Amino acid sequence: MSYPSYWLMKSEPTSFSFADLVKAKHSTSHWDGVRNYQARNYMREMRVGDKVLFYHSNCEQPGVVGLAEVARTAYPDHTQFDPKDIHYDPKAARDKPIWDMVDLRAIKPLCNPVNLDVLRKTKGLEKMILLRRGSRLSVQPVSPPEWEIVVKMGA
DNA sequence: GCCAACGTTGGC
DNA sequence: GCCAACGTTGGC
Repeated sequence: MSYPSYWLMKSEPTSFSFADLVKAKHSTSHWDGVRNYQARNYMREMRVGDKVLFYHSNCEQPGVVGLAEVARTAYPDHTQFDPKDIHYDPKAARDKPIWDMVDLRAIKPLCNPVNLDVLRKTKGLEKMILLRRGSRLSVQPVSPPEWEIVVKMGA
């Protein structure tokens, strides 16, 4: 696979926003809570330095709001072991983790966040997984041209 | 292995 | 808050 790879990751800003990532120590945080196998498998493909479009979902202005990069490759998501955590998974065990997470580091916020309605209207982005009807995948690959287009529009 | 029921996502 | 679309669960 080519290097670096490009990805898009969704987060609800009320639970974890791009600003939260920027504010974190070293602007770096772990990406816990993914409980979908396809999304997990994509995270397992990530390498340090891979670029990420940070997407705000389920909010007033859904769209890509910032750029980030992978700071640590996949490792077990600790929240799966915690019965008090909302993402607890009783099927997981310490010696048999099911869910992984990666660490992300904020690169910079987009000067002009690229909202969903704009993404839909932009030539060259027709194939984006995000824009597929009914697509709910929270971690998804982005092609290099798609990355270029979105970053340019956000600059 | 089928599939109905249920829970979740996420735009609107 | 609504609801379409999708993923998961569990009975059979």
